[in-house]
Amino acid sequence: MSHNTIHWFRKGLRLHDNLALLEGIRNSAEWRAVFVLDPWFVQNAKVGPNRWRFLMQCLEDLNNSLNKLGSRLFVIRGNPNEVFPKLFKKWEITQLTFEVDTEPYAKQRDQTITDLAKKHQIDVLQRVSHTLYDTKQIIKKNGGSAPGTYQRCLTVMSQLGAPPQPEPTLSKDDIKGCKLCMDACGFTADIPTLEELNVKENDLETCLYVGGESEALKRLDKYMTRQQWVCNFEKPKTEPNSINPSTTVLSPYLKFGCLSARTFYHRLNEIYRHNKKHSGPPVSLEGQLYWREFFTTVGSDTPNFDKMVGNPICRQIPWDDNTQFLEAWKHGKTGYPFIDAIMVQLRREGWIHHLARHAVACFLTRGDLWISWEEGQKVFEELLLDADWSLNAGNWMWLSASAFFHQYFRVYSPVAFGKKTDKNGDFIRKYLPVLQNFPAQYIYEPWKAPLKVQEKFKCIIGKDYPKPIVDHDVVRQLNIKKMAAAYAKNKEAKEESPKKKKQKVK
DNA sequence: GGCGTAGTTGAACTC
DNA sequence: AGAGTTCAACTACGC
Repeated sequence: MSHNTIHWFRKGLRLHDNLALLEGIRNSAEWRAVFVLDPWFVQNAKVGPNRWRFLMQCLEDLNNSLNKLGSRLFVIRGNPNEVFPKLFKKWEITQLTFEVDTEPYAKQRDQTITDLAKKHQIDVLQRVSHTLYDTKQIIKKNGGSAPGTYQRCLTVMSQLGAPPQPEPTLSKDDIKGCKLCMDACGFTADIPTLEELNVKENDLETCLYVGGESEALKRLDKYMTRQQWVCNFEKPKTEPNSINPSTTVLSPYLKFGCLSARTFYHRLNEIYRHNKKHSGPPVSLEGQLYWREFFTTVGSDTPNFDKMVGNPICRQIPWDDNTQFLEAWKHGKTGYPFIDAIMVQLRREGWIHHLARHAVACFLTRGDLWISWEEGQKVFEELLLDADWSLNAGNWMWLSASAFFHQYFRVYSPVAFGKKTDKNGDFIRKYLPVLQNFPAQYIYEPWKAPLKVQEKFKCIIGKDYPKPIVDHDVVRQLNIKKMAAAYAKNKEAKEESPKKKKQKVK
């Protein structure tokens, strides 16, 4: 078989552990790598400037790596449905390869393109490499539906054995005898500038996390050399508000597939093998990869997974519409410095710690503002470098006690939670400079500072920094009661519907 | 991977 | 030496 092949990059922006890429190139006479940039997305998708920059860095790095092998990346502008027929024709394509994507939007897109390819008598080769397992296998092993809990998912995965070993990185040997085409044949195919993506220099802060496979592997190496740290890692014990991240920040690289989850998994297990004592799921680093697997699997199998209505696993809760509260939360103006500092970090840097996500998510939903988790999901979707459709929806449902997690009376305190790991409030001082000189005594609740203190440190509450938009101690109690009522109502509804079914059967 | 309160335990410290 | 004090660290409970 000697194909003229396009490998279509979407996620999986890497040359290591990329089976579809490898298999495709091995049976090809001519080979090209393509990333399709849909202008519709540039105009309409909620992608913040930080993530556009991260993505472009990923593409640049990929192009550089391909250059070293004598190849290149073609970034083609247009809707895939319109672009591919042109590319198929112009380049006389006979094979299209890409990585399996389980998100509903992607599944539909890929089905359309697969049908299109078949019309052109083009072979389509898809391989699983974004996840540890083929999520379809997990569902099959679980009896045809996705595991409902993390524990259940662990059991099913253990029955499937260890995830496959990573595939070797694409090398010069793999492409020997294969013609690597460099000519774009009239298509615009270079890496877009930020300008083309409507990203203004002014919208960008200093880049803390550079996108791309090279950076991903460097970062992985850096953390994997700290063997004791890896073995002792327990996620809940890491700090949400340390000035330097207390976790690996590999999530953006996993999201785009700059780093293979399987590569990460097997590196971890090498370390675990050499160290008898090590932490385990759900709190270990390996456990974090399993969380990703769990949410991806449930997300692939649940209708309307990113919505409340029509989502069979999501509790129906009568959230409020409150534009004013939502805007305050989005822009770090709730009057609770711990919450606001996290939201500023999110917007500025594109990454916040897992427990910081807990704190602000609880605050927006069941804890304080009583606003739907879907609104929070949209904000995270825009601002997080690691925004992942399944993990984002799954974790928002978790935190709002809409699914997976049900202990709605466990409410994070926007005052007490941060104090445990940052008594002096250094994190707050960094992201809310207006409070920089406030005494530690008042830094988490500045409205309690006497006016003289506010004047002395040049921050009048209500003028230079907002008064708290809600009284946490009051709304917490009200919201717990509302949750109790919603739970009771959902229970009723659930008892109603199966009965009806039974009656019908009888 | 909640928090505030209340109660217990035991080590370290004081005089 | 030994009784009294302090305090971190723990459990238990309700929301």
